[in-house]
Amino acid sequence: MTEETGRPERDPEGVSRFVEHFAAQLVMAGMPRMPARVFAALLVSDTGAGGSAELGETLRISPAAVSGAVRYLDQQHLVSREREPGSRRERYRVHGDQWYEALTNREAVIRRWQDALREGVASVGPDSPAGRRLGETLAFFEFVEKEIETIMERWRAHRDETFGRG
Amino acid sequence: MTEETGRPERDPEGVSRFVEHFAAQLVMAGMPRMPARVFAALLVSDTGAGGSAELGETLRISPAAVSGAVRYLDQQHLVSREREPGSRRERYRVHGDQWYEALTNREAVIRRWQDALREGVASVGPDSPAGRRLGETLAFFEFVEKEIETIMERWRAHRDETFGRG
DNA sequence: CGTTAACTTCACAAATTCGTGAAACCAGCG
DNA sequence: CGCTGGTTTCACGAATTTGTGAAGTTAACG
Repeated sequence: MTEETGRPERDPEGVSRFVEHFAAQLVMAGMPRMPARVFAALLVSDTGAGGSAELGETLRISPAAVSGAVRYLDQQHLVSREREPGSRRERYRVHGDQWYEALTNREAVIRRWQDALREGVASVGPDSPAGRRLGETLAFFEFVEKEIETIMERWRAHRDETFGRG
Repeated sequence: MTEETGRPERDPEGVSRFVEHFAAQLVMAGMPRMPARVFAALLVSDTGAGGSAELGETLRISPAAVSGAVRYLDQQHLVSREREPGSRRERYRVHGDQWYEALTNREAVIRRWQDALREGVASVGPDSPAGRRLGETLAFFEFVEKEIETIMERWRAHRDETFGRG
């Protein structure tokens, strides 16, 4: 029997399975493979952060792959880079409990959908059948944009209640 | 000057621009190129439907490409196929004003995220820092899953008010 | 029952994407 | 001021994806 620590131990095999399964979800959501795996690996790390070497080893990928993945994640605002002063090691950190907010906060993305739809309405005419269909879709996006803000506020309240002073 | 019809005319060039721009958004959201273009083309058509030949011509793609695209869209429940009795022409139709509901109603998808996260919590232990982070993320997805239902109800009410008896 | 029109399937060629190894780069440290 | 460990950039080879042409399938018509 393994040593009892008073706290359940990490199950390396299970962790690895999680990384791959969670990464698969991210890939299905449109994220490239390597960034997805790196992000998942950071998520399960106790510190929520890790260096290039560490990530490369656990995922069995080259430093170059880690570098590329981190660049992507950085651009998506899903991780931040930290320079530990005194060491040339760099640390990549998941944005704590806010990364999923970033996922939903795709304000610029929604804006582009709306722009495209407005363009469509203009080019078919707002009173044509197609124009009405596009107009309604546009209204949907505008509605959702507002509602998402509301949801996030409600979530923060719910989170504070559940975790903040749990 | 072109003939006045009493209703603004379709601007073919503008329509084409819309198709490409809207398709680009879909591609960024993870949809393959051809399905995205076919879907956009159906969206701007006045009837909301079209045959393989018609789509192939306006998009300048082969019948095979249309076929593949439609198969994809059908699997995603974004279009339905209709057999016009009496003609061997098949019609593909966008699910009217409900396609974007399908986009957000990814119940099965959310479920898979949750499953992956539960697996992660189990393998690192719920009381570890990583376990707490994953647990909170899981709570977020559970929260969102419920909220989405609420949003869609509110949307339908809002839509009926705005369009239903506008 | 053969012909024909529309759609689908299949195999291949083209184009992208992906990850690696190797070289370049950068910042501490001696 | 040169060394050293760590990260990034670059170019290439591999693997996956994508769209096409051509053959195959199905169903309406004469």
